[in-house]
Amino acid sequence: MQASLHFKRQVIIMKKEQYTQYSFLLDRTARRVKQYAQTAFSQKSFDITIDQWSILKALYNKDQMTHKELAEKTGKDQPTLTRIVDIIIKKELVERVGHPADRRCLLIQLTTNGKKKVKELSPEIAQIRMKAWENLSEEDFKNFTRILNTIYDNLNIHEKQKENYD
Amino acid sequence: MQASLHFKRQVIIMKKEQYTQYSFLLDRTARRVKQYAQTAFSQKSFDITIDQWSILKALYNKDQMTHKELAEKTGKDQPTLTRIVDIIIKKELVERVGHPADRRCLLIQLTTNGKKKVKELSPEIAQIRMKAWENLSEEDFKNFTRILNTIYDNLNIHEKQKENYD
DNA sequence: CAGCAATTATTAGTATGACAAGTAAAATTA
DNA sequence: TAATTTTACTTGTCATACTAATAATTGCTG
Repeated sequence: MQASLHFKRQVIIMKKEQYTQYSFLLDRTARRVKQYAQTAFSQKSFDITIDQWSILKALYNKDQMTHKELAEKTGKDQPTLTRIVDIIIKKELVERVGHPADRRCLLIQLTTNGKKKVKELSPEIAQIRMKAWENLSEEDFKNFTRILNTIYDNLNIHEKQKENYD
Repeated sequence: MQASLHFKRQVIIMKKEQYTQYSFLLDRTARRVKQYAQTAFSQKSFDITIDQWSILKALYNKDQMTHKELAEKTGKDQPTLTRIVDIIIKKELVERVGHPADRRCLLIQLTTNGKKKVKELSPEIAQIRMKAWENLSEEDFKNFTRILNTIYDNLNIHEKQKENYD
């Protein structure tokens, strides 16, 4: 009986340690995916980073967005977004425009140059991104998406907002 | 026939775009997991970051490791590791010792203080880490691990080394 | 409408991540 | 054994992530 309890506790501890392993795996894989794409970007002299690209791409489907909208869309926080936008403004790919109704807001939009870049690079980048997902089935993608979303929701900082919905 | 081909191409394009979505989800989730733990660390005044913790934890199971070993174990590159070690040395949690046989190497080991910290925080941190993995089944963990490893291997930069094994 | 609270964006500070270049020591080889 | 290559670590630079603090503006409320 004692031994059995002891064993059970051991299993629980091992289980807990395993969760740390999952976090490690997740982090490692995300970094590798990013790094792989970034290396390809550099080799092909796209002169742009993954994160800068995600901003351009988001703008391409929407014409104009405020910092806040862009941050939400691309999953970045506002300070990070401000800096990335600064960089791609220097590269003359986007421009800031005042918001007509709210002087606090700034609208970001692609320049002609920026639009051209998105159009040109889109297919190549889609190709690069695909590499990560070889040897996986439709079923895998479904599960993967569900699991990632579950994790995300488990840690949802704004959960209380959800509760207000009902 | 034309229409069918057109439709097929559309599907392929949508498929490619979806891969970018997976990358986004992966990145976003990994950041959230890290951020959640970091916030908990701060609230509990652990006075340490996730990445610093992973170094301490690795050392706890091994007594001494060189920078190189530590970097591999924790999945960090050497410059990053050097900097993290610098920080936790300042915090007096680890110390650098010369390698007896190879003067290029430096061995890192926990101080008494560091060992105490690991022992004290381990259970609390395991608890924090668990939160992310709620609402998931054993089957999910198995799939998740397999999928992450598949992705990692798909992008393995050192693949050629594998080929040398046979 | 005056004062206060909330919102939007920026700036500053710290930490991590990736890559390139540099230094010192060991291992290899001619 | 001298010269070359490899290995281990460090430093520098740029980009991103997150927090906190600040400035400007808007919206709300008494």
